[in-house]
Amino acid sequence: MAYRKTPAEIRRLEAAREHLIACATSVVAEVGWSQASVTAVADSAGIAAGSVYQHFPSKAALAVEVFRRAAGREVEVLGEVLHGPGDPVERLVRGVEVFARRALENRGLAYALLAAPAEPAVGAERLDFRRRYRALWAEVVREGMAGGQLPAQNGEITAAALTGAIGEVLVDPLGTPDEKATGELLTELTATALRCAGAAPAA
Amino acid sequence: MAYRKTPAEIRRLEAAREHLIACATSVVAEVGWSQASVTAVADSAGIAAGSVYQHFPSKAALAVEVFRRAAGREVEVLGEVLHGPGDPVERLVRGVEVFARRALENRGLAYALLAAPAEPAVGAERLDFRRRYRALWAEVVREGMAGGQLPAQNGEITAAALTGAIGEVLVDPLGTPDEKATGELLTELTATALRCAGAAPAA
DNA sequence: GTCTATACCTAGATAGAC
DNA sequence: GTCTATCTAGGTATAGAC
Repeated sequence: MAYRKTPAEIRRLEAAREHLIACATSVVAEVGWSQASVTAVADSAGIAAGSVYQHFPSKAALAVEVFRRAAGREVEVLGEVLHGPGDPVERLVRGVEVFARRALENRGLAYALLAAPAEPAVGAERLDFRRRYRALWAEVVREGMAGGQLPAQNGEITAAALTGAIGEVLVDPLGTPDEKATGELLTELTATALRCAGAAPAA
Repeated sequence: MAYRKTPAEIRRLEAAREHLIACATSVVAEVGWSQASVTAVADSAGIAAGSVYQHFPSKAALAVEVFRRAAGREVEVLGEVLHGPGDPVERLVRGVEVFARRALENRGLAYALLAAPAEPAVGAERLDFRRRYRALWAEVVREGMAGGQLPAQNGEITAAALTGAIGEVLVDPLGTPDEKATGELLTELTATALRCAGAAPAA
């Protein structure tokens, strides 16, 4: 037994950990937090249940890591769009499209992030996640107000409405998400978002 | 042992059952579904855990009954307001106020109905509940479009945005809900709802 | 280091005493 | 009919073999 781990060992361990997180994410997206037992996750990763504890001190720690990774990606992507080029209203529209499209493409994960029953530790992360999301929307709304593209309003509530509307569409799995319906949905959703923020409908 | 239960016996049993439901509702509103164990509910009702099973075949059955009662009341109240007198836009505003005010007055229960982690049986009820809520909003929006007070739009999505916005405000318990803040919140919320439905801001 | 087997805990449900 | 005590299942976490 060497005093230090060799670089190869470290890489291998890190890879195993990443693999475990990826598999756990898939399981959560498919069956939800409540059904994602340590056994189910370990099976999915091809390891024994006990081996999970080589990488995480508890199930809750693994769940939180899974949530943070997935939520962080979403916030990052939305942030890039909303901080990108274009006037605030254009960015708002693109943001709604990106948010909704990503969610529709991976409904299971979106549901897990936004709404699925979860243990308290994950619930706390979710509150933070929703707060960050709302902060991003609110920021764009404020810019729009400052630039005169949007009327005076409470950006936080507009942000909540945007998050809520998209989430609500996802929670109820109505019918098959075919291409045409998705397109119409996005059109209507962006129109609603624009009205919600008080932008001219034909923007 | 009589062949039939006496009327007095029936009344007493019914009363005990109602009391149990009422206590369970309080417990759920206070600590959420996940913490509302059979023991906790029974304690709250002043009976033994085992006695719960004299009234309900399972914990899930009790939980579903609690949910249905509370959700039914909310849908009924909102329905009365939205089907009441006045033009569609006026009713929409009153509906938002009623929905939000009731939710803010009993945040625990509102959270339990809208978002709190719950077992699958309750989750299924919740989907139905949200669907009924959305149907009510959508109906008013359709009336507004038919009467020319509202522009053409997808009423379902507007309905989702309304439900989502109010729910979002509740999920995040920001600060103390004092009277002044509540008033401002309601003003902003109705303004957002009107914009969302495309009504003239000063309605 | 990873697996197997198991200990342990929580919470729902039941049976028999009173 | 209600309570006390108990049974059982499911799932987290650990200990020791390989």
